[in-house]
Amino acid sequence: MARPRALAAARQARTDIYRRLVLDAAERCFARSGFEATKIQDIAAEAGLSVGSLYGVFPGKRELHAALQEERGAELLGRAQEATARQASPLDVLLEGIRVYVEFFVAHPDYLRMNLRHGIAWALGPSREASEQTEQYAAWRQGFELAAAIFRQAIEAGQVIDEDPALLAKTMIAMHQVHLADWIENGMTLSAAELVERIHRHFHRTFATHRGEPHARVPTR
Amino acid sequence: MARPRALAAARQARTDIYRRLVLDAAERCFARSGFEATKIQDIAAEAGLSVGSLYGVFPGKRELHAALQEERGAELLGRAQEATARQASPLDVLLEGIRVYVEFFVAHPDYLRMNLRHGIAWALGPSREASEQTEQYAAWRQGFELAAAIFRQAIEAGQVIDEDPALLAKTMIAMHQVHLADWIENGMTLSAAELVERIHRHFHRTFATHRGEPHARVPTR
Amino acid sequence: MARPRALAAARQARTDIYRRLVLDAAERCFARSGFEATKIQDIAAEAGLSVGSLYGVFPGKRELHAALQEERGAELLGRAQEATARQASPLDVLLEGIRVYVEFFVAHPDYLRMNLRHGIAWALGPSREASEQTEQYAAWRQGFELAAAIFRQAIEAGQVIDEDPALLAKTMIAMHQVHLADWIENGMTLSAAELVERIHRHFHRTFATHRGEPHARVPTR
Amino acid sequence: MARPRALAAARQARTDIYRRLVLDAAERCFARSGFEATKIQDIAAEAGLSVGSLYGVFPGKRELHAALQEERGAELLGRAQEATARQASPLDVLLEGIRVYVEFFVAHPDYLRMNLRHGIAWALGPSREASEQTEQYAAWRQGFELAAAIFRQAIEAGQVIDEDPALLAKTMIAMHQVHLADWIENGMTLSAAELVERIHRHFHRTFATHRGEPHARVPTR
DNA sequence: GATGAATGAGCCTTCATTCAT
DNA sequence: GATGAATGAAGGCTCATTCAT
Repeated sequence: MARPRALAAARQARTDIYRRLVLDAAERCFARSGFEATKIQDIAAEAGLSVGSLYGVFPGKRELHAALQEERGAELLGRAQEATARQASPLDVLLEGIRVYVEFFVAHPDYLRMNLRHGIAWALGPSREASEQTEQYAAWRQGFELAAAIFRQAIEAGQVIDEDPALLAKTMIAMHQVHLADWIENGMTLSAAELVERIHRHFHRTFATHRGEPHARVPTR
Repeated sequence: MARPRALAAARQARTDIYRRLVLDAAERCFARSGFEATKIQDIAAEAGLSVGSLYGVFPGKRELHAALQEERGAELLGRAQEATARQASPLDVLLEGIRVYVEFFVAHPDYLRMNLRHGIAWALGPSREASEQTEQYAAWRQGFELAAAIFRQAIEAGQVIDEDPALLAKTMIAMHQVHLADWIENGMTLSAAELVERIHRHFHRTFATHRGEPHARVPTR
Repeated sequence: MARPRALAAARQARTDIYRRLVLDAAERCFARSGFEATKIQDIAAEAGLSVGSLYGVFPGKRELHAALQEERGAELLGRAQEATARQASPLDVLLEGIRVYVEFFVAHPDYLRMNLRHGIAWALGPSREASEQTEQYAAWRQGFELAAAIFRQAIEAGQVIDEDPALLAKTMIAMHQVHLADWIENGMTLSAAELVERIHRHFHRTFATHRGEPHARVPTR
Repeated sequence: MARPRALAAARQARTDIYRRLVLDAAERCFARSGFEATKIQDIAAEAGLSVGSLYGVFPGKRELHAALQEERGAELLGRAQEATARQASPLDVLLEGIRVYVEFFVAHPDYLRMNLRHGIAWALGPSREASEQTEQYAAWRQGFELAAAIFRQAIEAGQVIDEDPALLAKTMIAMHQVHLADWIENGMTLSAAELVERIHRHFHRTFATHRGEPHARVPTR
């Protein structure tokens, strides 16, 4: 009796906390051992919960992984879209996108690790017998499509070289992964700003058309 | 009794044939479904052998996978080293390396697919609790180190930009993967030559110092 | 402090109410899904109580089921014994027993359903490794023994055929179940009186000795 | 090489043997403890096989149970239909059906026990939330429908009382179960012939119209 | 006393590996 | 030496029961 509203809120709050605990634990475990080698028991232990409690917030291992991808992916995508809105030219959008992307992964190194374990399978269309595979990487695919769209605009604006936008987008994402993997391998000592600076330089070399100015101006923040 | 030499030779010949059958089958299976989802039974069936025979030539699933990586990796590495010897300058070595690399994967699309499923985990040093992981990518690591060494020479020769050779090598390999993945996704219609041409262009933009000549000459074959 | 007597009474009253809520809910759940498929959580929810409260009045699922059987069984048995006292002849007792039996189940269709799910396992003596099974059907066994005793008297009185009273009792109970199952299957539209009439007819054909009178008189109520 | 035909035959033979071992073991286990309480491990142990081997011939516990019901049920149904064809009148069909039925269960006491654990749930139409339940008792339902059809003919022939054939069929089957349960409870000492004789007597009392002759002649075998 | 979240033992099922034929 | 049937350890998931609040 009394305040069912407050009760439901409390319940929801606890569920949210658990979801977070589980997601964070799963992120660490998946980062460490990969999806298959990670046991539900491991995740529960890492989260400091019992198996039953874990199943109280996620219906299964697959769904837990999907939720993780979904959540982090949605966050990253959201930030990227925000960044998009703030910028004037497609090139600036791309450069600012890089900053957002790098800052996100520097803030979530386990999610980064977890994704470095997988190649660009997400870029390969729905494979014959594993459409669920693609489902799990929906966020990656969306991000890729967003990037491709912006590349298309940047090509039209004459700011980047005229090649298949999809190929350019994939190349850029792979480039990010390389720099971020290198960052991890070298002990995560570089600051996000330094990483961004480095990737921006790489970006200019690889994608930009060079019309006089040796480097594009840094976009407004 | 009789001729033990001949007997041993025959035995060896059979073992070699079996190894080949199994490796090829495993390549197809791993390409199709990934390591975890591939069952030993599947590989044996694909190879047209019994599981017992498979275990006669490989002691386990893990080792089979490692052997596959090892073999194809060694072949690729060998070809790359050959290419190295034929060329005068480090830049030419790199450009010719790309050709060799691309031609190799165009000839072995299943091995390519199989590796596109994995990220650049191979580049990350021996992780805390999965040194076996790194073991499996020994060939990749060797290839990467060879590339890094050549990049170092090319930097000294002033032919490519002066950045961390390791980072450059990783970037180049990732770049290859992107182009090859794109090639697969688009139905494997491009010829190896066209792919090489495209990657060469990308290479020049990303890595080369530009001293007057807009494009390096194509190295002699 | 103050009035421990009144306190204990209040406590007892609450316990009784809870027992009732739980028993009724369990009856519906067991009727709907059977013993194994019914979850304690389901019963608690159906009763509008927490699982903790449920465990406050019953020590376990098994015991809850047993208590249900015990209670309804005791009620039925009590009514049957009452009916016994009112009648002059064994045959009248049996006929009146049928009425009581049918009226009871028509009033408790969930308890009926729940029991139609189980066969006459209760009639089979204590099986080797499942004496607990028999325990759960103690009430059925008692009812069966009462019926058998009356059949014995009826045989001695020459009112029913001379066969093993135990077999006759089992037959009669099974007969009831068939008619009641049929009643449920056909939408529970028949009145209790109609069902009783139908079963009485069946009873006469199957058990009664026929000494001139085509039908026994309806026993006084 | 050599004789693939013979190989396949041998394989089939072994599968058949295993199916039999498993079905028999499952029958004993289900008879002893019921479906839910029986563990796959138990059945495998009872069959003298490993769990893996069991799963080699049956895809799951549910399916194993269904196959058991299906097989024994089909056998019983087949024999009943055979018996049908040999007899002249509907009444004779019913009487001979009883013999077949009893002889079958006397030959398969574990299957009998297993089914005595379940009530006449099979007779209750497709329950709201457990259509799979009904599926498992398809054989029972078919047998019941066959019996009901013959009762209809017997009614038209004036050989049995004019009541709902479905109710009569259910009653008869329940009657069988009672007599067989009694037979088991009393140590399975009676011969099949004695049981049949007893049930025939019961049948006449309960179902037959009595036109002069005190007992129907025993049908030709 | 009431609650219902937390627990974890236990079950079904899979599949890498072995070994009798 | 070849086979593939047999094995059983291990993992995902459920749910009866407990206990902190």
